[in-house]
Amino acid sequence: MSQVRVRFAPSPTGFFHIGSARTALFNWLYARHTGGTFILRIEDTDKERNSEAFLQVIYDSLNWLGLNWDEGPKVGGSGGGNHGPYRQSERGDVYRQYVNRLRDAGRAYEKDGAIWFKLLGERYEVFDDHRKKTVTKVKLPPVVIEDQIRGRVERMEDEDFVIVRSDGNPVFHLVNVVDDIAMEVSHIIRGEDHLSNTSKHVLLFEGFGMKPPAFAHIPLILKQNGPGKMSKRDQGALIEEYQKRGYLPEALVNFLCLLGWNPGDDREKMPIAEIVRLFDLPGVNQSNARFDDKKLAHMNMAYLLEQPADRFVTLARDFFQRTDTPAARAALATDAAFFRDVMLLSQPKVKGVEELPAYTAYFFTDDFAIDAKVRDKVMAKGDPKARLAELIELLTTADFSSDTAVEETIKALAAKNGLGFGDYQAIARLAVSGSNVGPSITGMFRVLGRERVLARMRRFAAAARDGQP
RNA sequence: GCCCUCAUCGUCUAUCGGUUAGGACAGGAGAUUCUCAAUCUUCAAAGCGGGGUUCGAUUCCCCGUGGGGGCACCA
Repeated sequence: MSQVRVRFAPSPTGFFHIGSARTALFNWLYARHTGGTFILRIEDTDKERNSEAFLQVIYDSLNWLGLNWDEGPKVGGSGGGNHGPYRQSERGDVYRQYVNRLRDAGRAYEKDGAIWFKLLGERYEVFDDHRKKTVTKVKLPPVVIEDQIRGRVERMEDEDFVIVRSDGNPVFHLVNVVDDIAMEVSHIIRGEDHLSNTSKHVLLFEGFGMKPPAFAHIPLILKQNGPGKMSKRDQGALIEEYQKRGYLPEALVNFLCLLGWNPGDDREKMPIAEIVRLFDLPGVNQSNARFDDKKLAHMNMAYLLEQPADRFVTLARDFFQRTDTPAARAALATDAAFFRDVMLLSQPKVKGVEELPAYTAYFFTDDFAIDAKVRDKVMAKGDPKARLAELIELLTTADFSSDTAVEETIKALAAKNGLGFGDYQAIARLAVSGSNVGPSITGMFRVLGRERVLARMRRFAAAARDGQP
């Protein structure tokens, strides 16, 4: 069996979005599954719409997702190979050579300053109502595409088409096919939106005297709300957005794998190595999938929960550093060990690292807001002022070294007064954090330490005595 | 308008002619916990319509309908 060679061929004309990422991912998975080669080719022939900044976005996104390429532009550990150059803007000579081959074979001609690919068959003129002009059609049998995912597809191709524009630039169809031939691509895995181009490509392959590679057209990702496929402008479409929001790339990758593919059983959250082992083209779905940010968020949380402490803290710190808010700055200004303790205390409680700055804000400043609704509710129940006074007295001498020590202390106090832990919890939390949500109160005390806890409680008690805290 | 393509809970999907149509996300209820989450239990939720083929169709075929994509000297 010949070597599998697949390629991902983005054009740096916009941002790198979910759909592109999944196409890249499926190519990468197939290469890794078969032990083949994953090629990154940059389709930057359209000079108007390309930029170096966009190119960098592609590299960054692929790297972040962990989709390393074996051949292509050299970036970090990826790239290299002897089928280059891998940027189409540097392959002008190759295209000219191939166009000449077509001319020599009588399959290309010039008209209106452009070069056209010539279809072989009987010609006739017909008025095209849709385009409102007379066009020359060519009679030839339908082009047959044997697609690895969709089976046999037939498409009619009945007009010559431009392969080099009058300004001298080769068009997409030509460069795509030429590069796939020159780079010895064995399988073309791309979005279904290209299916209608494929007949042109098959004809071109044959025009060059080549057998077309295998095709696999994967279903599209539809936007979450409203009609149509997901595009750059849609909410949640951009990979860099997830990167910025502190999503775990392995969670996004896992989620993306499940959009159009599944292992054949009920498993969803799986290590990438297992997905690589099981992935195959015939297992890919044929129908389009709608993007679901809730499921992505859930997947991210599941991965986040199981992160080792060091990685979680690093992830959190990176996110805080990118977040330019007073709360984030205050957090970073504190002692690294304290920051770490706060983050680890919060790890099991948040759905994403993006929640962390707001969720942990009161740890890093004494100047936190008291939630009025929570305050009214807590102050209305039982005798919170008395409970608070008891706590202040007790905690002055209590052991703060561990969660269990704090817990035992408060439980003992509650038992002594014939009350429950809960009778102290709400008021303590309110006084120390201003809220009714947060990590365990015992962990919160341990991390904040006696001085801070007592200071906040005394301040709250004083305010409550004078009126409203 | 023409061409191609797809069709199971709201969403992602399993089923490859015989199942109480399964799982996950989201939603409801309950349990647990010091709050909030998480977790566990549980409920509700689907074969687009019409014809065939077959002893039997979600599954195979045809026709509708609906969704999606494409019809450039864009990629």
